[in-house]
Amino acid sequence: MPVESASVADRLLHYYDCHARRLPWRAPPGTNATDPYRVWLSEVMLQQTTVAAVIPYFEAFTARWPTVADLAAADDAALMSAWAGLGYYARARNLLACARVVARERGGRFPSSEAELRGLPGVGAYTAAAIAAIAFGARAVVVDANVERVVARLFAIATPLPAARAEIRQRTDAITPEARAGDFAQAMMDLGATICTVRNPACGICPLRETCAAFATADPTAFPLKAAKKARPQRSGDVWWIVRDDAVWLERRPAKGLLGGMRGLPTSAWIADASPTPKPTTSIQVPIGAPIGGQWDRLPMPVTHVFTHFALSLTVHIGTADSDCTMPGDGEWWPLAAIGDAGLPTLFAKVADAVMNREDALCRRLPQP
DNA sequence: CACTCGTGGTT
DNA sequence: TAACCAAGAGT
Repeated sequence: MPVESASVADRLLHYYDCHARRLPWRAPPGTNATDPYRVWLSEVMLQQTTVAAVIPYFEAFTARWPTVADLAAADDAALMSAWAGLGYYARARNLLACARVVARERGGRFPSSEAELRGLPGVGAYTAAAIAAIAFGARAVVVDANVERVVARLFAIATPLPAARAEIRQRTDAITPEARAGDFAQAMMDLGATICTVRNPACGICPLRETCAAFATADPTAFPLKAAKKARPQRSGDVWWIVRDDAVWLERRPAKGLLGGMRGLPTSAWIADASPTPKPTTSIQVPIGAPIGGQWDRLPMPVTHVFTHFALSLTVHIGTADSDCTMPGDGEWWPLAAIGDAGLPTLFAKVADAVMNREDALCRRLPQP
């Protein structure tokens, strides 16, 4: 077929046949061995998460839980710990719920239709379409952030996101082929990840540049247009590092909400801060709201962490509990030597690191005059 | 539609 | 360095 008359899908599939990224969840070239379990697991892990971050987690999960039945039988705490560090922990809770539905109610087989997939926990419009197309060969319209960018540029869509979503979906539908919709979707994502990037796109080697409306403009990166974003507020609070007999007190956080279901250190409430940036702790005083009595040391600098919608600064308080001390709340004494196995989310892993690796920097209690 | 919900890499 | 952003879902 002459290049001039090749469709967008034709060019993209040829690009994919020559340049597809080799990724652990993709079948080897020339084979059709698509395991829906692996497709589903990879798609959930890849939600709002980069390929580089996902790969080691995907390898660890598939080695430990080779089938959806294995995953369904996993211990809740073990799964949450295995997910620790990957973020968006509702995905891990929904992953387990979904695995148990598939294992117990569907004989361990994922549904093949987009509509049925859409009803599973943690499977939204994107993931249902991606699984239907990639794992089951269905023609589904797969729209993620890469596709949004590529399509917005292909057609120079002037409407800003998120209002442009309907038009982008319609355009994507129009260029999605009947056959190989899964390869087409993965080709779009490969293109978006490696050529049609947010900044500095490699238009010179793009297989679609001849028909790209944005390439014909002065600045292809102007697309997609986006609505202005809100400023990220600053919050601050206290975190308590309580040691007893070479163990630290860890809590199990409530199942819902921020870091829901994960282990963590006890903290105060996090209060909106008038100051836009965290400040070093300056005053020596008995901290308010400590879980136990006694005296406290304190790290000279707070631990800072940036979440999606706010930034946090935690003052780290260090105390010692008596051997017969009764702790409030749902928690356990975790051996300090095994703190790396506690499955702490990054925020609390930062606190642990700050305490255990910079003990020389402690703010010692001032001697009483 | 608007908001919550993590983290790490890139620029 | 501060900002931006990633194979989005749930409410």
